[in-house]
Amino acid sequence: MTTHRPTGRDEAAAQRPPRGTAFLLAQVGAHAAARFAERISELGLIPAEVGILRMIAARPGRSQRSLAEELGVVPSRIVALVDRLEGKGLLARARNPTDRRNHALQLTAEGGAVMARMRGLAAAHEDQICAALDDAQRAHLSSLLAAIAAQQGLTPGVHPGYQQPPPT
Amino acid sequence: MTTHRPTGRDEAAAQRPPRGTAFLLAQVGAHAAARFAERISELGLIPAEVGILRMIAARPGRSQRSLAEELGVVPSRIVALVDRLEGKGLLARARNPTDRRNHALQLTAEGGAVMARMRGLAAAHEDQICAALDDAQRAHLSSLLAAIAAQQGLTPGVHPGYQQPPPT
DNA sequence: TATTGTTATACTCTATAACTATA
DNA sequence: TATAGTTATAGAGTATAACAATA
Repeated sequence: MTTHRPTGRDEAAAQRPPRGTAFLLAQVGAHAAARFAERISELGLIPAEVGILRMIAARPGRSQRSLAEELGVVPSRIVALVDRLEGKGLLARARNPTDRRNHALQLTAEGGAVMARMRGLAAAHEDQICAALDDAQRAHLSSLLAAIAAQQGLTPGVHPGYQQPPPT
Repeated sequence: MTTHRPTGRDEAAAQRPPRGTAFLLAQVGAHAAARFAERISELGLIPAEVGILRMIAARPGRSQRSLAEELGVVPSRIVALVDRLEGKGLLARARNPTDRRNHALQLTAEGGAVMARMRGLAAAHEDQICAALDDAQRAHLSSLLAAIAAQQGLTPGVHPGYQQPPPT
């Protein structure tokens, strides 16, 4: 615990954390993202690729356009990511017989295997990042973060890479 | 709160948050960073520039090399950032009389004024990001994050942009 | 020789916009 | 005419490495 501090006169100032909570969030979040990127590099993947694979695993057969919309990015960006993943043999663009304009994206067997390995890495990552906290603290942290995420309108499971800021 | 959920038989599975804590950290952290970037764009600044200005304000006269080391980036990257800030009139490269190889970086008056405005924006940002939490919850979140940051060896006040991962 | 800063260069990521094919 | 996907292109950001000035 780091909450006990001398509660003297300058209490208001002492209570104020040296850097704001929002800064800490950004700092620790970026660190977590960087460590995760490091871990999955052993699979030859970058975080965006893992995100795509995860979304397809969750809903097989979805189109590239639907990925672009959910991620809030432009369709041409999906093309590059899907190209690479297809090149690695992790997913396949299947033709949709009823509407041949779009691609029904599917994980290959190898893609499924990679996802299984990825889940192991993610669990280890979680443990490494939260090493300072016991189980109750982790649960508490999760609920606080979930409350912020919900209030801020974040889509569960979607990392806001550095999306285009809404035009001013 | 989002912690109450049907506690039935698959309890172990149900207790496990839908996405891990580390993912939530990265997600909320990236969101906070993006909202901050949006806010300071009204000052014509990007987050990296604010970071440089803040470090110089905290210790005037420091060299570009010391910034590069503390941030964990390559010196040539500092050149570009300092170039832009100097071009905007927010900081000055003063010659160090005792060792003319390095620059003693100083904020200009205008740079100081911009930093004052920035602090106002940061406070508003903090409030907006933490809107879902009351004061006690914010303090608790801060202490949990600070514990993680300390255990992970993060330098206080230094955002790990996306630094070069340590060579494997 | 070592150090500080700079420049030149190449590479990656990403958005924009024009294009193809289907509907 | 509208939609899914693709390609071509350009811009920003960043690391590498060679270089100049100073110690």
